[in-house]
Amino acid sequence: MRDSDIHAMVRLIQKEITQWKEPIVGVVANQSRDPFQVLIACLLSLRTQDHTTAQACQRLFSLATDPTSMGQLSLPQLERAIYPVGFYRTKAKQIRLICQKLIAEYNTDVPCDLEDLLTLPGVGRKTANLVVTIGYGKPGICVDIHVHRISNRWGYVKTRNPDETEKVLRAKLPPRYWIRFNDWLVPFGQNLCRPLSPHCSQCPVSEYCSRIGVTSSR
DNA sequence: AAAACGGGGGC
DNA sequence: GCCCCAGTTTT
Repeated sequence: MRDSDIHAMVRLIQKEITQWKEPIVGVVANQSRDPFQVLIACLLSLRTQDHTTAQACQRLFSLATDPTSMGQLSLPQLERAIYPVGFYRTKAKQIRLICQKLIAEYNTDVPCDLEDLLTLPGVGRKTANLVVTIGYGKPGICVDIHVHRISNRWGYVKTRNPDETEKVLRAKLPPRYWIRFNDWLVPFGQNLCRPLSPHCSQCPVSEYCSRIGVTSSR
């Protein structure tokens, strides 16, 4: 697959996207690009439905929107605020630890460096890249399960490891597509190029796709 | 009722 | 590599 193919594909996908619901990180980004709120929203969104994450964000941010005040909330308070999301106990603990670390080591600021972000508890490569791109508007590649699945399905990358997918995309994908790639592929993956039974007959880029791992299609 | 599903951490 | 973390949607 050549660069010109990717160019054509994202153009085709972009046309479809306007009719689809925006992913939660996009919604949060429109409401606030504050890196701390982006970070917390991304943490809450892990393995959790969009509308559930939105609910939890609303409840939590009504109590506190910065590391200092959020760090003063008790664990039960945090758990109650974010309760609807999956893994709420783990996430509540991680939020406390993150607030403490930001206060102690980063003067209450969220770092914009990828390696620094990765030292925060509960922050992996996907979350860290979201903070860099949405919170700071810097180039980054966020590989979630959709980006991973679709990149492999196309044959653009070939690996079972999402971290490896990120490396390959960094090497192959033209930098002007880095940030938007995730924005395009997430709604595309949620609505059309689904994990099971993708709607290949309606797909605008099916001619480019090698359908690796596709077992059925409608 | 069972499986799939939005990552990350600890070992 | 393997297992745990929790709630919702799909099959």
